[in-house]
Amino acid sequence: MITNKRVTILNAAKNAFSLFGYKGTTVAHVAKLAHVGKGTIYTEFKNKEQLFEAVMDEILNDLDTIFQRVLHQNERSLLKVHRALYETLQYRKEHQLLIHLTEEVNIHGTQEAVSAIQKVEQFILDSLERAIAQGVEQGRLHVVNTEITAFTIYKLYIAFIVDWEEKKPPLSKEEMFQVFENHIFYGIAVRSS
Amino acid sequence: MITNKRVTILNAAKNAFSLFGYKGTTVAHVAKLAHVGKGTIYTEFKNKEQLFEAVMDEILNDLDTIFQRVLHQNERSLLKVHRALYETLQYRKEHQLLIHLTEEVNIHGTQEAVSAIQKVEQFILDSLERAIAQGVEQGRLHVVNTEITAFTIYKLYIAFIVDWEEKKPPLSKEEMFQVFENHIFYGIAVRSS
DNA sequence: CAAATGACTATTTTGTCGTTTTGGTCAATT
DNA sequence: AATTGACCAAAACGACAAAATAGTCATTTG
Repeated sequence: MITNKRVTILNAAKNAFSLFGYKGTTVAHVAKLAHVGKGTIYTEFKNKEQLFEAVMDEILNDLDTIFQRVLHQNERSLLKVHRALYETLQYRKEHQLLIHLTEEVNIHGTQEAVSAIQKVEQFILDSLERAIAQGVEQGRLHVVNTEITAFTIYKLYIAFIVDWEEKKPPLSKEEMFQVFENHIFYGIAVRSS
Repeated sequence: MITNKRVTILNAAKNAFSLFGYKGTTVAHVAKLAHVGKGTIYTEFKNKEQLFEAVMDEILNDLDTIFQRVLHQNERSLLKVHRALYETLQYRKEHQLLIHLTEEVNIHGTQEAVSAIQKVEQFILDSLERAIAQGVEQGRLHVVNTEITAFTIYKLYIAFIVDWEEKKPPLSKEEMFQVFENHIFYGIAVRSS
C-alpha cells in the first residue's frame, strides 16, 4: 500500500459524506469503506467532526484551484470575475457533498452542515473580493466598496442559479453573462448626451 | 355593532395570525378574539386555510396601495423603483405576519406559509416589472428583459435586507440606494473615451 | 325561523418511553 | 507500537398513548 493511512481514510470519508451527508454517514461506514478498523480512524482524527472538517478543507482546496486557474487567465476583469464565479458555483452545484449539506441544513438543523456551508460561502466571497480589488487596481472597475460589490455579485449569481431555476428554465452560461454585463457591469440607465 | 361579522372575524384573524403565525393560531383563539362562537367562523369561511387566504389578500391589498402611491409620484424612474421596492420590503419586514410566516417555512415546512410567501413574492415581482416596463416606455431605462431585471433587482434588495444584516450592520435607505445606483443603474465598468 | 353557538367527534400533533443505532474508548491482538 | 473490534454511554428512532385542534351539527337564541 503506497497511499498512507490518513489519505485512505480521507478519501473514504469524502465519498461517504458525499453520498449520505454528515448525519447520514456513520464512522463505522467510513471505516468499512477505508478497509480499516473503526479505532484506526480515531488515531488520525480526534472525532467525526474533525474528520468532516478535514474533508471540507479538501473541497475548499478544489475551489481555490478553480479560482486560481481562472483568475490567472489573460482576460478582461469582467469576464474573469464572471467565469470564476460561474465555474465555482457550477462546481458547488455539482458536488454531491455540498448539495447534501444544503439539504441537511433545511431538514435537520445540523450545526456542522451550517458552518461548513458558511465557510464555503465566505471563501467564495473573499476570493471574489480579491478578484474585484485586482480589477480596481488595474483601473478597469469603478467600485466604492469591494466587499459590497462582491456580495452583490455573489448573491445575484446564487439567485439565478438557485431561485430562478425553481420556476423558469435555467440560464446558460452566456445568458448569465449577459445579465451580469447588462446589470452590474454597464447598468440599465440610458445615457443622455 | 356597525362592522359586519366577516370584517370582525377577519380583523381578529389578522391579529392572531400576525402574533402566532399560521400553525400557532387556533380557530378557537380567533373566535374568542372576534367575540363569536367557533361555528360562526365556519359560516363565513370554509376552513382555516380559506380564512388565512382572506387575511393574506388584505395584506396584498396593503402592498398594492404602497406600490400605487409611490409609483404615481413624480420622480425619475430609478428613484421610483428604488422607493417602491424599499418601502414594500420595509413593510414586509415590519409586518409581523410575514415575519412569522418566513420563520414557519424554515422550521416546519407549512404548505400554507410556503404558498403565501410565494404569492407575496410574485406580487412584488409583477409590480416591479410593471414599474420597469414603464421606465422603458419612457425611454429612461435600457432593459432587455423586464422579468429578468425585476428578478435581479428584487433579489438584490432581499439579499441586502435579509442576508447582509446577518453579519454586517444594516444599510440605510440611502446606502441601499447608492448600492442600487452604482451597480444596477450605472454599472461598475470604468468608461473609456 | 334563520343565524349563532359550543359541546362533540375525527384527525392531527405532542409527549413518553422502551429499543436501536452510533460515536467514541480501550483491552486484547498482531 | 500500531491496529482492531467488542463494549459502553449517549443520542436517535419509533410505536403508542395523551392532548390539542379543526371541523360538524343538534340545540339555542334573538
